[in-house]
Order: sequence, then structure tokens, then C-alpha cells
Amino acid sequence: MAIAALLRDTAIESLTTLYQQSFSDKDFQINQTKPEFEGDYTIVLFSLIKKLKKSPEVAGNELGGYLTATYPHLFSGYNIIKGFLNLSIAEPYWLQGLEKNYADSNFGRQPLNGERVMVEYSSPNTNKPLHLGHLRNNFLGWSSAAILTASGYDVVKTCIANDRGIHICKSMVAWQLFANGATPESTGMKGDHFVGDYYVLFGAELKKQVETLTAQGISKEEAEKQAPIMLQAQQMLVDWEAGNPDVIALWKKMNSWVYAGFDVTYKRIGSDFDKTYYESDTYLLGKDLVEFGLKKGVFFQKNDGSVWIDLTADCLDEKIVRRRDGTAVYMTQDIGLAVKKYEEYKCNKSIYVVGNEQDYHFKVLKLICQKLELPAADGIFHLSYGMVELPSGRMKTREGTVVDADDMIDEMVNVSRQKTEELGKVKDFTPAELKDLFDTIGLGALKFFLLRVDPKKKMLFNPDESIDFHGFTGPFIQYTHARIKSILRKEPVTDIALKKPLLTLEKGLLIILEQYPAIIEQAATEYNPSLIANYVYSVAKTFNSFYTEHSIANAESEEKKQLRLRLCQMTANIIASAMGLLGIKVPERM
RNA sequence: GGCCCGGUAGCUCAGUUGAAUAGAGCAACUGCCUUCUAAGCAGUAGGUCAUUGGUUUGAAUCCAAUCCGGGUCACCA
Repeated sequence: MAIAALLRDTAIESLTTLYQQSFSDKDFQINQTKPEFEGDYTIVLFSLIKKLKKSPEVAGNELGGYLTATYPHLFSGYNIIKGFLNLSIAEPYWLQGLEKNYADSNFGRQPLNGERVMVEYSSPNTNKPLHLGHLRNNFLGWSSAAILTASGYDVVKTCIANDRGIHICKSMVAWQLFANGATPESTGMKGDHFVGDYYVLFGAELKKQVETLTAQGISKEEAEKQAPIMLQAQQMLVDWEAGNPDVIALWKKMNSWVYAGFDVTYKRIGSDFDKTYYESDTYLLGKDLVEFGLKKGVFFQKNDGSVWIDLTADCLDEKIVRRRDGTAVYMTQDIGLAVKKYEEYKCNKSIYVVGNEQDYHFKVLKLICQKLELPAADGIFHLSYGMVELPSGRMKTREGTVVDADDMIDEMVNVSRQKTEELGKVKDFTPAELKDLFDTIGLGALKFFLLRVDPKKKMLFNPDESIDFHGFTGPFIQYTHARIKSILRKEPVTDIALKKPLLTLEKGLLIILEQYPAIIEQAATEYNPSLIANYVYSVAKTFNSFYTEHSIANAESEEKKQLRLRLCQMTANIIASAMGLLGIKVPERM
């Protein structure tokens, strides 16, 4: 058990014995002791003294005395400052952890949960290429899945391709009008970019037509509906739904171009899925559930035949679940898909990695599923993340203010090449090794940049300032790992007994390393990869301070050297493991 | 307008299950490469935690109000 949890349990037990009352973890708080005070962990006594009606000195001495006397293998001493009981953890505890687990980043922890959970992420539209916001989604989704797996869940990764609808038809119409039969092959373009360009062309042509119409005195709103190219797109959607073979063939062709493009990007960033659902297969789902809901009295029908749910009692609005023409809406599909997913995978938990603009949608989705008493309705969780914004505000495809994902990755890899060449530390690498290293560092910088921020919060990206490679960044942590590996290549770890006492920086590093399993649990519980990012940064930072201060190869004694080598080994393992949970590789050299 | 989310150093972000003097990185300034990788380390400077009031032994954190920013309230997805 991690020391913090062990300390908590031990304190509760001791308090119960001492005072013949029951205590819980709510009665006191345990913090890491601030560096300016003596001790490793601190019990905050204020709320305890209220319950015990004793002064902090008295209560602190009684508890501190009892703990050190009863558990000498855990506690080597204590002091009380104001209402804080600072405890020193006994060195054997740290040394034992280091001796037993230096090769195991899990500290011997055996996560055995086995519960199955589904993580849906990425979910692109197939009419345009991915942008920076999609990258945040992909990295978050992949990383959350990895963290849940590490925490013992059986994770099923899914993706829903939004492959039908008016947006696709816009690209299709524009291609028919302007492409003259051009293809990604004939133009040498990546398929998703190729198709995306026609989506942009559609917008440009629509704007022209709207301007012509408004010049004739038609309102802008009306002009957008009346514009011939818009009518064409709408007709194409009708034809698609009717199964018109020509339209279907064109749709299949253009989607296949996009998928080919996505495949390249996904492969590069490491996104993968156990199952991909296609909206074209699922968009009719959920219709029978409307009938079910009507019978159950959860839904009601309006005079025009449309079906609704009244959520005003839950402080929400009325929401439509079936149009008057009998067709399903987005919400209906999502309910149907939730049922389908459950039937296929029997996951009691289902995580949807979707932007926070859809907070309302998912609130309603969960509520409807609960009211319909669908299985696993309570397990629906919207992992809502904030938009990536530019200094000018939100990215908008139509206004061309979008940071393209492929461009972004290319740029990061280029910068990593430049910096690596400037430093000139890997001149002996083969071209293949170099390429691999540039990808590792460039993607590492990008992934870390997007994952270090709390998912819930919107974040800002300034294209004029390139993403940093110093400080709180991926490359900094990768560099720390490479540095350690360089030592470990030269100095073998042996079984020699470790030597007391631990120096401040050695113990400080151990204290942080020991927290890793608890951090994984927390990140899994909160679906928050940024906790891992912040943690692994503090590990690297702490290691670097230790590294600069104390020589490893030329330690004072062989025992000290071995102790430090094990610290190195353990740090490298944890960095590699934690970065792995973020989907970031760590190089042996850089 | 209703509902939701946010406002912490010049900039980007931690800290938000209440706890010791509010922390990092970037940018600025000072030092440190004849010793294990300087993509590093050590240090200086930078704060009315949006504002006001309240609860508390104790508030960036909880409550209320106000101001500012964003999202959302489609028979689009």
C-alpha cells in the first residue's frame, strides 16, 4: 500500500485505540510535509482537536508518541508546529521499497478489477481533415483508455465515424461541380485534405451565390436556403437516403479517400480502435426505442406526430426524439447506439470523449436512458473537454482559422529535428533512427502540450509561438529519461545491500516515486490524464535536482552508488510508464 | 433571457474534497559545462487568487450577489 494510504489507515486505527471513539478519514487531513519543515508527511490536527477537545500539543504528542512507539518500522520521529503533526517516515520503509521494487514501476501493485469499460473517442466527420481540436480529443481518449487499462479495467476503444449527413453532401456537390474528375491520386494529395478542400469550395461558392441573391433584395437567411448549391446538397442528402446508386457510389468513393487519409494520421499519432461504428449504419437506430418510451410514458406525442420528452422537471427543456416525418434525430441515434454498444460489449461503464459544447446533449442522453431504464444508463459518462482556442478565439473551418493536425505534427517534428541537429548529440544515429527520434520528440512535445492541461478547461494555442521544448514539456521529460539511460548503460545495477542514511534529495525523489500507483488510480477515477502529466513532470524535475547535486558513478561508496543506480532505474521506469500512459515514447538517447 | 463552464504572476497553466509564507514553465535578470547528456541545475524579480459581502480557529478553495469571458438552449450532427 502506498505510504499516504497506509498512514491514513494507521492513524485511524491508532486514534480509535487511543480514544475509544470511531474515526474516519474525514476527521483529519494528511499532506506531504512542506520542505521548510522537518518530516515527510503531516497530519493536520485542527479538526481532530475539535472532536477530542484537546490542545494541538496534547493531541499531537499523544498521537505522534503512539505512532512512533507502536510502528517504529514506519515512523522514526515527529514534531508539532501549531496544529500540524509532522511525521518522519522510517528509512527502512523507503529502502525496502527501493530494494524490492526498483525494477517495477507498479511497486508490486496488482490491479485486478477486470470490469469492462468502453471509451469512445475521436469520432471524426468524414468531410474534412482533422485539426488541433481533434488531436486533443484523440490524445485524451487514447490516454484515458490507457490509464483505465493500467488501473485494471478491460477497455474497449471505439470510434464513431460521422460519415453521412449534409456536411458530406456539401463536399460531394462541390467535387461534382469543380473537380473535373480530379482525385487524391491525380493531385498527389492526402485524401482527407483533398475532400476537405471541396468542403471549403462549397462554402466559397455558397457565399458567392448568397451575395448575388441578397443583391436582389432577398434576406440573407432566405438566400442561404435558396442558393442553388445548397439546394443541390439537400437534394443529394435525399437521394442518399433513398439509396440512389450514383450518389451512394460517389459517397463511398469520397469517404474511402478520407479514410485513407485518416489512417495515415491515426497511425502517426497512435490512435487505434477495437471497433468503429459508422453513422450510416447506426443513424436509424433508436426508432423502436421511441415506441418503447411512448408505451412507458417517458415520451409523449404532439399533435403533428413528433415525439418529445419533457425534462422541465429536471430543470432542462423539452427535447425532440422523433421528427414529425418519423425520422430519428441525433439524440435518438445516440440512445440506439448506446443500446447496441451494450448488447455487443456489455460494458457497465461507457465514456464518451466529446467536446464540452455537447454538455447539454449528454446530460439529456443520460437522463433519457435512465428514464427508459436501459441497462448501464448510470454508467454513461461524458468526458467533456474544453476547446482549443487561438488568440483570435475559436477555430472555425469556414473562416479558415483552423490549425490542421497534419501540418501541426509536421511542424513539431521539424522543430525537433532542428533542435536535435543544433545540439549534435546523436550524430552516430542511422537515418532511420533519426527519423524515429524526431517523431518521438515532436509528437511527445505536442501530446504533452495538449494533455498537461486539465481536460475540462479550454486551452489556448498561439501559432506564432512554437510549442516549447524546455521546462514543463514532453521533451524535458524525455531528456531526463535519456540521461538516466545513459548512466545505466555504463553502470550495472547489482544486488549489493543498500546503505543508510538517505540524503534529502534521495529521499525526496523516493517519496515522489512511491506515489505513482496512487496517481494512476486518481487519474483513472477522475478520467484525467493531466494528473499523470503533472506528476511525471515533478518526477523529472526532482530527479534532475538530485542528479546535478550528487554524482552517481563517482558516489562516496559502492553502496551509495548502488542505491543511486536503483533510484535511477526506478525513475526511468516510472517516466517511461507514465509517459506511456500519455501515449508518449521515451528515447534511450537524444 | 434560462441553464452550464470559467476568471490565479506580463503570457501559458498547477493548486479548487478548506490548513503552514499561493506554486511551476515561458519571457526578463544573475550564476554554473576540464567530472554521469546544459533539451539541465541554482538563484533574483514578478500576486488585491475578477469584485464585494458572508460562513469558519483558518478561504484561491465553501455560500450569496455583482462584473467580465465562453458554451448551449435546432424537427443539424
